[in-house]
Amino acid sequence: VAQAARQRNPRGQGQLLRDQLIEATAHLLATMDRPETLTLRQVAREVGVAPASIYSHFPDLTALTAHVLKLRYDELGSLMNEAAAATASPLAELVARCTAYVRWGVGHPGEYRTVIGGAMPEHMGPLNAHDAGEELLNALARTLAAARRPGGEPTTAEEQWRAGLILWTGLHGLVSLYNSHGNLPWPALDDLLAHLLALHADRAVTEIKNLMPGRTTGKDSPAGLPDCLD
Amino acid sequence: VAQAARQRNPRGQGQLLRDQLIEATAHLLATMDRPETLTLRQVAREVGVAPASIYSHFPDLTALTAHVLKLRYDELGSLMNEAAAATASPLAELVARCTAYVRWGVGHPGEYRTVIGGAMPEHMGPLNAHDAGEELLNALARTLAAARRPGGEPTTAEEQWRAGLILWTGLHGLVSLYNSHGNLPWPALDDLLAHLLALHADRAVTEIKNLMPGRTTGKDSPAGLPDCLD
DNA sequence: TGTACATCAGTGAACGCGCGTTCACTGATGTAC
DNA sequence: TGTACATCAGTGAACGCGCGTTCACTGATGTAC
Repeated sequence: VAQAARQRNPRGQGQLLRDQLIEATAHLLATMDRPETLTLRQVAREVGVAPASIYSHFPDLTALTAHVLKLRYDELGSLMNEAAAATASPLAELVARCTAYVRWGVGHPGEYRTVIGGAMPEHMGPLNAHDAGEELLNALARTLAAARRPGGEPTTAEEQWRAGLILWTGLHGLVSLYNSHGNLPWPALDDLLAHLLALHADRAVTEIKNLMPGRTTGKDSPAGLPDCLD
Repeated sequence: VAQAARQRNPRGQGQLLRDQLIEATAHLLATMDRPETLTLRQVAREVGVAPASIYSHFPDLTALTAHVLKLRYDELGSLMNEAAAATASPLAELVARCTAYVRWGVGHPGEYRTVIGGAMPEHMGPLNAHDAGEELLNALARTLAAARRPGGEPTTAEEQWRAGLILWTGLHGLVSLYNSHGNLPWPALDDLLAHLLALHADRAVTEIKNLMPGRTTGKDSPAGLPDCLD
């Protein structure tokens, strides 16, 4: 893991190191077995810089990590919104959103644990602070309410919120158990998800499966950040 | 946290320290904000003993922690079985099992994270090793299959396993999100659980709620271990 | 065109800390003769 | 009844490690005059 000798950025380009720090932190969080044990010196080593150099750009490791986790959280939200935008019915939107969520979660286990799974100490995660995942959850609850089999009595805002929460617990439980208990005899993930959605949306499993997108083969990281799990 | 001067156990009673180590580890895992950061020296301090003394009884901290986590996992299983034994119908048994699971999980957040939540590194948890929670999960799947509204076509073993897994993801997601995202506007936990079970068992919410036991006020720790959350 | 100075992008050594682990030891208590 | 010895239940000091953070510094590059 010895780095090639890094040369100092030209005058006026101190920002470049900041970007490298962010990229290195993202890479380490994505690939470490236990991302919550990341240290400041590890980041410095990864970039090939003295530990003290980090303080010019971030007050401490917590700030740097929080920045990266916010990026990942926004990335997940964007993925779900993009998946939703390409659909033609409320049920298809629900399936698209949830599929995007679960696939991102199992495709990025390290990030998932740190961003959603509460692995980070208190304030470090984007969710334990101001937002708490409400944005993501609100979109989910709205979509679920629209996708439910029509014909029943109308639901209150409170009921929609509760149903969204319960759906989220299912999605989160699926991702987090799948990632942490790999030695269980798991059926295909898409199959589990389809049954889960069938339950929550009160639809037939086959109807859900027909709406599930194939696995995308393209990159799912924003430009400028490496696709660490390839 | 300074301990009173501990006096050496009498000859032949070296086992006593072993029990104290287990008790102290259990206490720390239960009360620490981040139980996964427990150290050997913390355990030694808690007992009031030199760090080196631990090696007479356990090869290292991993072995000690694994022992305690196994106790907690067995405790959870016993609680669920006891709750199930006191019921009069399959649906009541399902409700009893799941209620016991969720209440234990939110009542013992530290232990839950370490035992079920995958917070411990690899091999340390009782679930990541041989068992993987299959025992608990099998009982759940069986109970769910028996409790489902009768009249549908009979289900295969594979379907029962899948339905049990999906139920477990809901229970686990509920406990783990509830514990780690306390700043969300959560409805009453029992209410969420009732709706969750209504979905999975295909029953009316009120039917579930009528079967839910009241919160027990007695101790739920085995004799000899302190009830740490009182 | 030259030169003094300011700024920038970091460096390198040091600090004190808590950690896991080792090793020779200590002092009380039992047992053999 | 006395005494040498073995065992037991730990102790205490030391080790090397990686950590976060500090502080004075360095050397290249720009700018003012």
